[in-house]
Amino acid sequence: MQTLLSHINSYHSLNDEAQKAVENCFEQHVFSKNEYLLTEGKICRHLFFLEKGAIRGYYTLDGKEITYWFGFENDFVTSFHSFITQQPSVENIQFLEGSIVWAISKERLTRLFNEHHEIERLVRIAYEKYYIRLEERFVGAQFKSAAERYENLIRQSPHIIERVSLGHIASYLGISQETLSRIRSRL
Amino acid sequence: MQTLLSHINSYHSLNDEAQKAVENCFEQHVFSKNEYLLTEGKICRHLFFLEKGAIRGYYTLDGKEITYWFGFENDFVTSFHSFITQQPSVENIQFLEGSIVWAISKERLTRLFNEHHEIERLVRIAYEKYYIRLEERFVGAQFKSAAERYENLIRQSPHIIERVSLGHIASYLGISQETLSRIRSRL
DNA sequence: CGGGGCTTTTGACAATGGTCAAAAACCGGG
DNA sequence: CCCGGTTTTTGACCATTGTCAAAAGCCCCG
Repeated sequence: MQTLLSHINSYHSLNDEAQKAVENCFEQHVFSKNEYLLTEGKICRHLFFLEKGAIRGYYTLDGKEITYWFGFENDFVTSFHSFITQQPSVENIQFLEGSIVWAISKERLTRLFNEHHEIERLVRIAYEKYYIRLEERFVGAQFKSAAERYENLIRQSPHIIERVSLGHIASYLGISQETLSRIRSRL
Repeated sequence: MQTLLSHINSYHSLNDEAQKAVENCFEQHVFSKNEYLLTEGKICRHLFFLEKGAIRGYYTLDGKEITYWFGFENDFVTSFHSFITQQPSVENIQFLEGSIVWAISKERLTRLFNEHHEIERLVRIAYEKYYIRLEERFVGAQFKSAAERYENLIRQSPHIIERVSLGHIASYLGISQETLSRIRSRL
């Protein structure tokens, strides 16, 4: 829990009362490798904070798994689309390692927003950061070559490369595993 | 101004007091075709609401202009990255048609957030919608073919195709103008 | 109605990346 | 230390898209 609170405070520091409220709303869960946090078709009713471990979001296209995000220590994770709209998810969320997460339900989060303006502010600021990150990734996907995307990943997120298999990284970058292997051999 | 208020209320309806505050904070500006709202290197200090007209954001890469978003009636526009971080912008924002916009400075917006929890909520909800949209666009960019992206655009945003030149649409979709022309001739 | 400039199309060719299949390397458990 | 499964690499070939250059089309203005 301390990890969650200190991460939150790094975004926007909360007063004691709000911190207490946060503590009361998140529940800890432990998962082992390959377990699922969410599967396709289910509605995602929680927001999660990953205290320890690694996780990926993927969906299935033409029988292949397309991993399109990873989460690690100190990341908030959820199926954004499903959590926000409360529609069935198109994605699966699966642990890549044994992990510890803290969960809060959508109802409780909404209540927190009503009771603590500060917490809604925190989330608004978090959205800004996440939006900018996604924008950068979008520009990369649309306008950069496969090799450039891989080099960017090495530069910006070396931890991903160390902890995740090549096949997952390839689909994360939007390229085939074979092409990624060739790119690596050329470096 | 009525357009702005009713658009805002469609996200999350505001009480009278908050509406008054909004009215006092936005200023109207009129621009003609090809004028710039922001140029590369400048810090974007305002958020804009486009009441009427059309606008694009683009940046320059290898001497070519890459249009990566369009705005039309009822869109909020800004250089997100620059506005949020208050760093110099890498993008240019240019009007495609004569337009009417309403502007609010970052300082005033921050003040509104402090004084009206409701307005920060509205923005938080707006971010959610914008995030989901960007996510869809990202998935399209990374995992769909050029032809599929164009067909999606026709289906989801026919107004773009009607109001914007082929060259701009091509770079928006991340493909060359020639390829887009060929895709069209095959339909 | 006839340029002149901009936008769109067409053609030829090259480069990038995907697919399928097989070989090689790696890795954990017995 | 060896086996069996998984992950990664390599090879041959193909499809999609990009690039460069030129032609055609379109539209506004005088």
